[in-house]
Amino acid sequence: MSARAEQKLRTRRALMDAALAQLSADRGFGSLSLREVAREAGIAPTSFYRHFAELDELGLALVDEGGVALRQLMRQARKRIARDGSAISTSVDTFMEYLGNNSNLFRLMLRESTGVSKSFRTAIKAEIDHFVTELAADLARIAEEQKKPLSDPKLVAEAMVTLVFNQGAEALDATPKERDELKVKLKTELRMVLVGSRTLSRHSVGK
Amino acid sequence: MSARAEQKLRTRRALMDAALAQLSADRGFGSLSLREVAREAGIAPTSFYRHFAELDELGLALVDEGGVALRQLMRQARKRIARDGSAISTSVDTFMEYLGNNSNLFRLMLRESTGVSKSFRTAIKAEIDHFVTELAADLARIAEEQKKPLSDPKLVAEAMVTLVFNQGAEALDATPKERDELKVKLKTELRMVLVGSRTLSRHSVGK
DNA sequence: TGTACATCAGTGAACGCGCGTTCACTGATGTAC
DNA sequence: TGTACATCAGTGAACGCGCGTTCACTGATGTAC
Repeated sequence: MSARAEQKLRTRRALMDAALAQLSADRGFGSLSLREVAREAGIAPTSFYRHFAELDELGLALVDEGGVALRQLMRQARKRIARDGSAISTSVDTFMEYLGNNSNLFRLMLRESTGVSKSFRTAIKAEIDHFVTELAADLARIAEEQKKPLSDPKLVAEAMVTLVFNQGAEALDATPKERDELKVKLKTELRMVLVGSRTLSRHSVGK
Repeated sequence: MSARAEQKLRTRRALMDAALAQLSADRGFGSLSLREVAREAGIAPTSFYRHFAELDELGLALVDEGGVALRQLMRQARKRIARDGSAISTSVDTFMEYLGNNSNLFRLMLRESTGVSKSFRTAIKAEIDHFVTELAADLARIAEEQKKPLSDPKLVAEAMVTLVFNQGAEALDATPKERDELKVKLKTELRMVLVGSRTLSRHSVGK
């Protein structure tokens, strides 16, 4: 790659990092301005247009990165489960670890998934859907292996992801102590869903 | 009350209605401007200050109304459950009905509960907490009556409310057909949580 | 009931501000020969 | 390798815009006597 192209990528990265850096508990993506982001990235406002047609385009690039992080998280969780067992506990621990290491990226994903911009919602929903589908497959596989059938694994996965993401949103701004409590609560909630699904499955089989 | 005070209340209402009217799938509270709201309400921008010190104060007044709606919803659901039985199904139906009749109020509550403004988050969390506490008490009471003990009713209530509010957010912009599907899914999810909690309770008793 | 004064919701002009976007440009990097 | 030309990331001046907020005001409503 030419030196010019490399430099361009570096500036692009600086813009995305600048946007991420400004996201926080009190700043949503919607309150960012192109001028602010450019300023933080150290370029003139007009140069922004060399990289993105508008601010939202940069946001969608960040959502893509969030999707990558989610897939990486899932791979990591699977590896650890294979080693340690205890699927629920290990998954929650892995999730929380990722959350801590990519706070602002996850914050963007969590917030904009119910946010104001249609294109953001759509893009994030697609990432989460993919995540849910993978999780449902894992759940079905594990159920098979353990001969503990589940009723409607896709629905179970959806409920679990809803609970995980919501507690995730809480955890983002929690103290470490609160975060540990959230983890315990979340694990119990997930166990309820899982166990409940097994019980429902038994009932419908028994009919 | 004096005619002047009545008129003032009417203008205040017009401002709140104007703000609600501008909330939609594509407009969050954060994107409203004082001038727009005043324009929609038919008063001069400067008159806004006769009613609220800033736009957020109006928003918090709307959140209060949302809290009132939540409490009313709960009363209504209880009445219907006493008549029809089927707690989960009746509650979900009642919730969805309320959602339809107060779309923009619920939209505000759902969105700002994970939104950008600390004071909004705090105020909405307080309303939801109250709701969770009431629900937990109902769950505990019903469990008692039916001799089907629950493990950790507060946690069950929290999980349920998380699921209900998240599907609620989806339902807001769904077609009637999608909405019916969401209701079915939601009812199943809630049943999983409930049944799971009972099963966990049996296990810990059995130890 | 009438009068004199106080209250106060609503007003219109004016302000300074940061915003997104356009434009013609510069000069370093890349390319063709 | 050197030369002439093309590309293009980054620039700075300039624009018009809607915003929140201030201020001194108006005139209808309320109150005290």
